[in-house]
Parts: sequence; structure tokens; C-alpha cells
Amino acid sequence: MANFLFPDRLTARFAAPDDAGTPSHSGHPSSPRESRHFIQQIIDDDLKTGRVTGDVVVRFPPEPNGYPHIGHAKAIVLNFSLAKEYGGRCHLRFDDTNPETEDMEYVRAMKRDIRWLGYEWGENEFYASDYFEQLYDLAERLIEEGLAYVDSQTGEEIRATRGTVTEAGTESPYRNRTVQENLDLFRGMRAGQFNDGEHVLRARIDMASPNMLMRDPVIYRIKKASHYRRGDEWPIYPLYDFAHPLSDAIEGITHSLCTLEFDVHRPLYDWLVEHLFEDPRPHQYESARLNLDYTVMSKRKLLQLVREGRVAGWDDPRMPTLSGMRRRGYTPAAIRRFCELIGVAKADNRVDVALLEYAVRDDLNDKARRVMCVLDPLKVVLTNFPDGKSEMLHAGYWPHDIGHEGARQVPLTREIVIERSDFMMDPPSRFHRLSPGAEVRLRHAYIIRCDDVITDDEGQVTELRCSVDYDTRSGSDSSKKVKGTVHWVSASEGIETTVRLYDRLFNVPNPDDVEEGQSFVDHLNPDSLREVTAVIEPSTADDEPETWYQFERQGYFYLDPVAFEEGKRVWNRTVTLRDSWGKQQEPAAPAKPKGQKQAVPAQPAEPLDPMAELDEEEHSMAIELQTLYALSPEDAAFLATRDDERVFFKEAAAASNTPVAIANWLIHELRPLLSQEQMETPPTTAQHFAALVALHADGTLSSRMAREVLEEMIASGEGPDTIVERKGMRQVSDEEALSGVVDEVLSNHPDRVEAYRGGKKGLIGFFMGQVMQKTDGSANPQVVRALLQERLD
RNA sequence: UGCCCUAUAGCUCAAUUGGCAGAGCGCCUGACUCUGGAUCAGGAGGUUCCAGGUUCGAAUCCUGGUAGGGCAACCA
Repeated sequence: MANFLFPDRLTARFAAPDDAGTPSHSGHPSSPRESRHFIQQIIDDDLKTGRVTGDVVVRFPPEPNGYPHIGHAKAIVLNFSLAKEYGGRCHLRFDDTNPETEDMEYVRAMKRDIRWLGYEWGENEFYASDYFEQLYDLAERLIEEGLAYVDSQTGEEIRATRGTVTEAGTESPYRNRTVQENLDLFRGMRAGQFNDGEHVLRARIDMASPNMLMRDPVIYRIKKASHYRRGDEWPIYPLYDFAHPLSDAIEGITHSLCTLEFDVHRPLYDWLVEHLFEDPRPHQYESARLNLDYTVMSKRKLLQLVREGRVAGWDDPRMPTLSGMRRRGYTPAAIRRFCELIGVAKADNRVDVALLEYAVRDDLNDKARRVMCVLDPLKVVLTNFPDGKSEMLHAGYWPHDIGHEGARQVPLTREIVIERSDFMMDPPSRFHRLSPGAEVRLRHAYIIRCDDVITDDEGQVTELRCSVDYDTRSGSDSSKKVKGTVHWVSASEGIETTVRLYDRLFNVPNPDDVEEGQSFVDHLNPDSLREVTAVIEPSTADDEPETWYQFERQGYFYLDPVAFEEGKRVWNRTVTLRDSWGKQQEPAAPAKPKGQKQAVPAQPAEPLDPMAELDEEEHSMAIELQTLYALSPEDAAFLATRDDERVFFKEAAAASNTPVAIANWLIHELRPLLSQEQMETPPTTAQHFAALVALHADGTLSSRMAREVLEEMIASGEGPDTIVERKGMRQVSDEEALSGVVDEVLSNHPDRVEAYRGGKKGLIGFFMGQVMQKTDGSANPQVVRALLQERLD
């Protein structure tokens, strides 16, 4: 694989380790405050509450069995920028526990690409395979504690007895071997006394768990294969579910971030770490993986594309691999920016390629010099330009709005080429490029007029004859204006060069979404690579391979390093410019009819009967609650199906004469504050609870205050009176007293008052909030609302 | 069919944790321009999945649904 020839030079030129991981543009996501994604919120909270006291330590844990792609980049950027943000560290750990697929080649590729992205892990380079000894010892400890056993069933037997998603599994006949027996067997495994598949080590958890991963998962298997780092030292290898959490714990990782599909593994992660390590211990959090339009991301599928020759290799510029993107001309800064733009969340997503392209253009805009290159040449003869003359024109490399200096000379000759698409025989209105009789400016040169069109026998345009207006030389103060400017290159002094025009690899947004009997390769875009012979201006003749240019009016291009090494000059189109003209030409995609994206099934016309789902016993219970306490069917059904809540309710109802309010507060306020276990033995008494509800009912406390008191009651176990007394809480319902606050709020925000009167009625909530804040939540909201409405309407 | 996760603008995400539903990208219009780019100015676009409920007030809390995704390798 002779593809990776320039990583270091590229890094030197474009990677920016200094600002790596910090937003390079201010004000992206939203909100006046910088908005924090859920992982940041968790870490903030851990730091605030002291759950994490030392450094924040995260890790990026690739398996070295494939080339890293843009999906890995998302994880790399997330982890390394988190480490930077919190002043902690990010470990690079190779999760190399499967000897059959892993290779040093992939380790090298991974390290090279992470560095290229602009991140450095320093001394924190680790390998799960370095922990084999420790992991083995931990497995023995598990055995000693009766938490693991050697199972001698075959693979098929293990699979068959695991049960299904709806049925529990059955326990292995070997599940109750003695500790000594297990230890002997496991040591025998380690010593190489058995063949592949003869035994495995299983965690002893629960064959009936609703989570299949907890049904005695296999944690060690015999595999007499040579490991790329440990050679033949080990006949047994730990599995991911065992090695990963424990490697995290060994390294002192605080936050272990992974993708959504691992959320089912979290109970096992916790089980292992809790049994084998002391606090503080690592915690796993999951976020959504990246899906990108018009490409595939799975290593298996990328490998298939390479193997079947659908692409030129792992670093084919159409591939979503980092090596492919690098060779295409994408920059580390652009990829980092993209990864920041897509955010971190738990909802499955599919990201529009336009966002990636935006990030690339935005970065290249002030990094790539402008030159002219004609991709589809049409010959133009300047009839009033002397034959044999070559006029050197001064041409700035940068547009005015980019503050960079630099220019080159561009030769103008009698024969030039322009873009075929810049001429139209019969142009629509709004087309302001060349057509018979029309005028256009040659970029950096003169205005020309098309006097004659030469066509061949088939009517194909083969040549244009134009005349130059010598008063309009670029930079002169000619007053003549034309609408259009076109790029051009001297036909005699321009250089022929190969340009590769890349387009999306697949022609559907989600190639994985295939019909029966089809495969994702059926969606391959046959035009994803178009190679043309272009004419480029001579100033580029000596450029070295890490050169980016913007070919004016075309896009950004990058001199392919692989072809260069083979002695060829090939320009890869990194990304086109945004093209509003091309869009106008295509019929605009019809706007999706409203409501189509999520067809909401018609709901039954009448509300569902809350009693409908109850069994016979629950049903009669609910009826009883309704007749006895006058509860609504909803509340009655809720209590009928929940024993702990019902017991608490009856006790509280007995201590008061407002059962409906008791049920209401129990269901909507108390219950959400408690866990299932707390509900069994509530941290507050039914009598206290009833007293609180009474305080609300008689107007002493507003609902907001009552909620606050309730939280306090749960935390301290005190009665409501004690808390109310201590805090001096009392709802204020006096209109006169509240009028003052209301008037103050309104006069503090004249603009909002005006907006409200102008129709922005939602602002009532803002005013309410202000008043509640000023009164420390003690204002009677009904009264406040009435006062506000009175003043505003 | 069991368990878990998720649902806010076309896309990706916010919403100070119960108080004005916003941003970036994309799209449209206009201005400017020697890149139909960039830039600048403006605009459209919302049943916050649905139905009930609690609350003065719900995207946010409660109940019940719906849809999408994940989980039954001795892979990671």
C-alpha cells in the first residue's frame, strides 16, 4: 500500500494542534450561553458534586482491524477535545483482543490519522494486549469469588441454551463446578492444555436476565492463534465485554464514551467494574454514531469495496476513510469543524453531506490560492490580438475580501480556451456569459465580444471568434461594465493536465437500505469518478503535491500525492463551489408535502379507556377506589395497578378529607421524585404528606412552594409545618401587595409589554416568571396572572 | 413477542432544567462584486410523534399509545 507518502508534511502544513478541539468559530451551536451537550453536562455535574476529583480521563479505543474513517473522527474529536477542555487527558488504547483480525498496519494507520487530525496522545498509548496478565488475574479473582465458571459446552450448546429475547435461557450443567475445579480448568486453559472451543470462561450472572448480555456471558475463549503483538504467548484471549471495562478501570478512565449500540452492555460493564475495583471507577456513556449521506461506514463494507475493486483502495478519494479524505484534499481543520457542527446526542441521525462540504469550503476559502483551469475547453480566437504575442497580465491570487497578498503573471495569447459551458448558442434570460453578440470579461484581462461561432458538420460548436476591447484591461478605470466574468487559459501556453472530478460514491442517501435480494453495491454511483483532460495556467507547472487551489468558478482542487509519486500530475476535485446557477437550471426539488415525514396513524376517535387494560382484580379495585374516594378513572386505574402507591394513598387519605387532592399530589408530584425502592418504604410519612396537601388546599402554600416543601420533606424526613415555619413560607394572595411587583416588572420591560400588545401573547409566561422570581415563588399565580392580564389587555 | 434507547424547522442540534420555541447548515429574495463564489441584508419554514392528564403556565412532569433504532459471535 504505497499510498501514505506525505502525512508528516501535511501535518506540518495544515494541522493546527494549538486550536485542535476548540471551536474555531464562535457562536455556532445556539443559545446566548455556550450550549453544553449531554456528555459535557454529565462531566460538569461530576466535577461539581465531587464524583470526580482528579483529572477527567477519557479514551479513544479503536480495534486495529481496519482503516479509520469519518465516523472514527467523530469519536476522536469528541474524546480529545473533551480532554483538552477539562485539562485532563485522552488515552489512545488499542482494543486488540482478537488475534485473528488485527494487524500492526492498522495501528500505524490509526496513529498517523489521529496525528493528522491534529491530536497528540503523548505517553498515553496503551494496548489491551499489554493487560493480558492483569486481566487473567482478575478472571481468577472472579472465579475465586464464585462469579465465574468454566463451561465445557460446545459453542452450539451455549448458543442454544441462551434462550431468546422473550424466553429465559437455561443454566449450563457446568455452572456449579467448585472454585477449585474452575481454577484448575482455567489454569489448564491458560497453559494450553486444551484445544480451541473445548472450554470457555463465563461470568456467573443470571440466565434469566431480560438483558441477553447478562446471561452468563463468555469472557475468555481458547484461541490458539498468533497475536500481532504477543505472538504465541497466549492460547486464551479475553472478550471485549471483559477486557474493555477492566482496561478502562486499570487506566483510571473516568468517562468511557462509546456508541449507542453498547448501551445494552453497560450493566455488564458496571457489574465487572464494581466487583473487581474500588471507587472511583469508570462509567460508560453512549452517544449516537455518525451516519453520512451517500456513503457507507461499516468497516466490513468498506473492505468489500476495496476487495472487489469498486474503488482504488482504502485511500481512494471517494472513500469516507480519513486517508481517502486526506487524499481528496479535505483538511484536518475542516473535519474537526464538521465534527463540532454535527453535535453529540442520543438520537439516530443521518447527516447531510452539504454540512461536510460547507466545512471544507469554509476552511479552504482562505487557504487555497485562486488560479484558472479550464476543465472542458472550447477554443476562442481573439481576432484583433496579434498572432505570436503573449501579454503578461498581473493576477492576484486572492479575492479582496481575503486579506492575503500574492499574485502571479498570466499570459494572454491570440488563441485561448474557455469553459464550454460558458457559451450558449441560444441563452435563456439571466444567462450572462457568452453567446453570439454578447460581451463578457475575461478574468484578469479584457472584455471581449463574441462575433462569430464556428460549428462542425453536426452543428457542434468548435470555435468562437471574439474581439478584444482594449480599453477595458483589468485594473484600468474603464467605466464599461459587463454582467459576466469567465475564466480562461492561453491555448498555446496553458498546460494540459489530468483532473479527477469526484462525486458521491452512492446514488442514494442510505445505501444500506436495500430491497430484498439487493446489496449496497447496487447503489454505487457509476459516475462517482470522471477523469478529464483540462488546461491549466502555466504558473502551476512546478507545484508540489501538498498544494491546494481554488480553480476559479469551479471548486477546490488538490494535487494528488499518489499520482505525483508515480510521475503524473493529477488534480483531485476536493469540493465544488456552491453553485446557485446550476441549481436554477434544475427544476427545484418539490417541497415535501407537509406532514409526510412521519405519517401519524389515525388515532381512535375517543380517548382510550384508562380501565381497559386492567385485569379483573385490578378492575374491581379501581371501581372501589372510584366509589370510595370519588377518584377519576385515570387516578383509580393508576393506583389499582400499583400496590405501594395504593397503600400510601389509603393511609394519607385516612388522615385527610381530600382524597382527590391526595391522589393528585401522590401521582403527579410525589411519585416522580421517588425511585421504585423508595416507594416501598417512603422517606416521608403518609400523615406528613396529607398535612402538606392540606396546606396547599387551604391556600397557605402555592403549588410551587408545596413542591419545594415536598422535596425538603423527602430529603430531611421533617414534617411540612416544621419546614414552613423554619423558612417562613406563606403564599401571598393580597392584590395590593402583588400589584407593586407586577407594575415593577412591567415598567422594567417596556419593550416586551409592547411586543405582548402587538400579539406576542406567549410573553405572559415571561412576566409570570419574573414576578415569581422576584417574590421568591411566594406569589399566588392565579392572582398574578389576573393582575397581569388586567394591566396588559 | 421481552428488555433497552430515541423522537423539537428539510438536515444536525439548542432551549438557563416548568416561564418569549431558537442556532448552524440547506432553501428563497435582494445588494455588492472583475469568481453566478465569498461577503452583506432580508425571508420562508413548527400540531415540539399522537391522545389524555397535572399546573396559573408543559417541548420539559404523569398515564397510555405510535414510529424508528439496538440486543440472542467463543467479534469489537
